[in-house]
Amino acid sequence: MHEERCGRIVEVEAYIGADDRASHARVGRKGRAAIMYGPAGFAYVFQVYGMHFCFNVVTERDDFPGAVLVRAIEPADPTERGSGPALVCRALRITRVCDGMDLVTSNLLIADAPEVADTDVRVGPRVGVDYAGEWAGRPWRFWVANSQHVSRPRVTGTTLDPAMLG
DNA sequence: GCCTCGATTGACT
DNA sequence: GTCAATCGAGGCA
Repeated sequence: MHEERCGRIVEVEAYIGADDRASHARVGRKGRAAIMYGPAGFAYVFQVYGMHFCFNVVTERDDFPGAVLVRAIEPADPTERGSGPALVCRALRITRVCDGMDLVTSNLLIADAPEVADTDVRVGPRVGVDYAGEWAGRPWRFWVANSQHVSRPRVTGTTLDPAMLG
């Protein structure tokens, strides 16, 4: 029997395509992000700075690398912090053993949450990927306006353009 | 084999 | 504002 932990996702970033210089998929399908080249619905968990983990959800079709980094959650347990990708993993007890997990059938799940209005979604450039040149400027970070659990609350983004959602 | 650096955080000046 | 912690993946020889 395991202890159940959960939270509401309030901030994410997109990493799409092998050409994205900020994405680990750039090293190819044999690299550490090989899971990103597979079908959607699986976890990609990696370690950074030798001590922190980041949790991604593979999103795109099989054979095309794409994933969404969960940067912040609103933890169900108010004593936990979820305001940062490494803090999300700490709060949810996500480690490298979760890498490759099936998010539909395993005990690592993503469920529906109350819908957030488009007007409450903020958009801005991704964090911590300045090395990626022009790719760093892509407005592929999305967060819930006024959430107390966003990793960088002082950054103001633009409102979501519904047209870009397709 | 060796070297560099990272999708970060928290402590400190 | 600056900086250390800490280690594996990736780049290069």
